[in-house]
Amino acid sequence: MEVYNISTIKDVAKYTGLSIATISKYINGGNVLDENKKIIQEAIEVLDYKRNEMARGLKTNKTMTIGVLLPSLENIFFTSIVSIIEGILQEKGYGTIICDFKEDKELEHTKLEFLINKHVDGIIMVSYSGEKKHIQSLIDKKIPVILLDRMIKGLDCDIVIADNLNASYQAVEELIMRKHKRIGIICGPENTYTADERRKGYIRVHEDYNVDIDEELIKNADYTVVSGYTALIDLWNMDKRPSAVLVTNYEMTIGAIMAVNDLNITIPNQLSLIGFDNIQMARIVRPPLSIVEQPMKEIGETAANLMLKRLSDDYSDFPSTYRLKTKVHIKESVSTNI
Amino acid sequence: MEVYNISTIKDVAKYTGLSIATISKYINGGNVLDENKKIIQEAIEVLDYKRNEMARGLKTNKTMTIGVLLPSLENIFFTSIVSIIEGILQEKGYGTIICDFKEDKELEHTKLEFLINKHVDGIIMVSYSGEKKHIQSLIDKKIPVILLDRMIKGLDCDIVIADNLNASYQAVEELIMRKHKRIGIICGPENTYTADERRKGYIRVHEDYNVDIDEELIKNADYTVVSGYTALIDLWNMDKRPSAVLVTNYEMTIGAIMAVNDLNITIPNQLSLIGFDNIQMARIVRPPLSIVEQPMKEIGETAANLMLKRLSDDYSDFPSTYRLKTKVHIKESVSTNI
DNA sequence: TTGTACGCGTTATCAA
DNA sequence: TTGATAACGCGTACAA
Repeated sequence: MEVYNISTIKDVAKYTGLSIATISKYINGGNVLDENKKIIQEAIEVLDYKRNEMARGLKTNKTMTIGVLLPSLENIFFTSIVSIIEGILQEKGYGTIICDFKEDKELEHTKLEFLINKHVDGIIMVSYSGEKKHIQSLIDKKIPVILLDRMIKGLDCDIVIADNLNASYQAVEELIMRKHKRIGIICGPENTYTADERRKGYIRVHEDYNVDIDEELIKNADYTVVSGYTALIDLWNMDKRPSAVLVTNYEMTIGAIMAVNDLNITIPNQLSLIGFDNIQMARIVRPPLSIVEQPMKEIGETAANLMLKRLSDDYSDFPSTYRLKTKVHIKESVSTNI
Repeated sequence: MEVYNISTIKDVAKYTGLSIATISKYINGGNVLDENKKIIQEAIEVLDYKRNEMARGLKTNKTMTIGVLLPSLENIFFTSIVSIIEGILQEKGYGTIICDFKEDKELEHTKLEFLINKHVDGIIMVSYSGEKKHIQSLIDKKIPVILLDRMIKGLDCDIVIADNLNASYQAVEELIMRKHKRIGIICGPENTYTADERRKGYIRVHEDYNVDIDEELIKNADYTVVSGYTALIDLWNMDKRPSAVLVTNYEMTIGAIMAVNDLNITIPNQLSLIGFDNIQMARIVRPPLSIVEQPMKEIGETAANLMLKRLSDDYSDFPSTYRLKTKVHIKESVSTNI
């Protein structure tokens, strides 16, 4: 097996008879004689010269890589967002180191540390731990950090999130407009940003429409499939069961559907159901499931562009909060209450 | 906003009164006096010293990053694998730069180039283009490449794949054992490795059990939702329709289920159905869907460990092919043919 | 055991 | 416009 060498500026200099400095200038778009430009270009192609990002980084103190830290790579919500982010950053020459912390707050810290050690130029992350300390120290070091999906209170940091409050507000509003009076909601854990917001939306829309709230109809689950399953069963077993239920994340929606199947509940006659997040899923269950869709594309684009702005040292609007609108798709799983 | 400096070995040297070389030795596990070890450790903690991977890479010619190139980040099959890979490599100090080429063969090349420019130490990739040239040049440069999911003919390269042939063999075998004689299969595009293998399995099991093959029952779709949808409708509209159908990837399975819903086909009474890949999906459709599960965890582990082996310059078994076993989960969507 | 000194490939300064 | 040269932070002979 033949082993080829990787060529450097030095090699290009030798090939062309010019100095290293001139080659560097050419590469970085400086003034070089046209005839020299030509021969340098030729040399670069012949020698297959590739700039050594490490050496460059050593000088410029930039790695041209952005760290992305996610709770899970097996969650389509996050991977869709990261796919968008990666595409935009890559166009600008940035690589993305993607880590997941497997929804483990300890690991979140470890991986953040890992990214810092890699000297990434910026970090886009979803934090579960909500720890301010490390993130603040990054901001202090002028390393841009953009938070996704979850707010951290008391931290001045750029953030891009979905409008969680109005997401549940609008979903429940659709139900209220269809004459539902007893509407169940399966929420995430208390003191979790997204869950708290979605709970608030539920409460606010009830107030705005003057519909009484039965606290029993608000189930605090924990964003897992199993918890969604048991929560729906609990709601169904109430003396005065709800006529409609909103499930507020993807995993719990799966669980809720499984419960509906096991209990042989007829949707939407016996129960109207609205799920969360995964449009594709909505298409295969029967009847088609109504869904609250989060604007993953916009979240990704906004985060990536904001990162690029910070990287170009534009902090004019720091810290920014982008709260992007969700969309409710009402399908046959929702009926008008009689 | 206070801006902190990042400290270097030099700073540690100053703090301790020792030389840079000694500090470096300590960091890399050389012989240092116990009392010096102590003070160096103290300095490292106080100054929050982090090794500069760029400077290190410049010397060692290693970036400690592995490139992962995937067709799509929105495909749970790939992201599950990459999640495993990332976890294992990260434990060994390697970062992973993850790129997706959005199932576009042009982009595949661009992104591969991008990773090479980043001087990654190795590349794990799923190739759609099947282009040998670039991959071969990497291997020639002693940059380890591990192929996932799809074989490239005529290329000596490490590869980790699922046993696609026996995946469909076993799924169809389950159907044959349940007395099905007319079994439809919805395949991926011709000249695509995974699709060709799955088609072969279908044919071989028919031969082994002496069941005649009706070529009309073999539908070549293109791995998309829509193609799965129309393929199932085509099968259903045949004069002699099949009593069972195997769908050979996730997207087409979604499409097939949508078609089943639209056509009001009763599963499994009117048609037995086996899908592919996504276990979670199988749990929410009714009746529960039988599924061929690919060993994503094993694929990821195998690929990551093989990469680590190559990185440690162990080429003893090069090139290796790992063909990992799939598993068929038979659920209520399959009945015995009468 | 510790320190001196050089080089890795690049960028940037300044003089020619 | 070009070139010589000094950094950047680290690893490593080789010398002490």
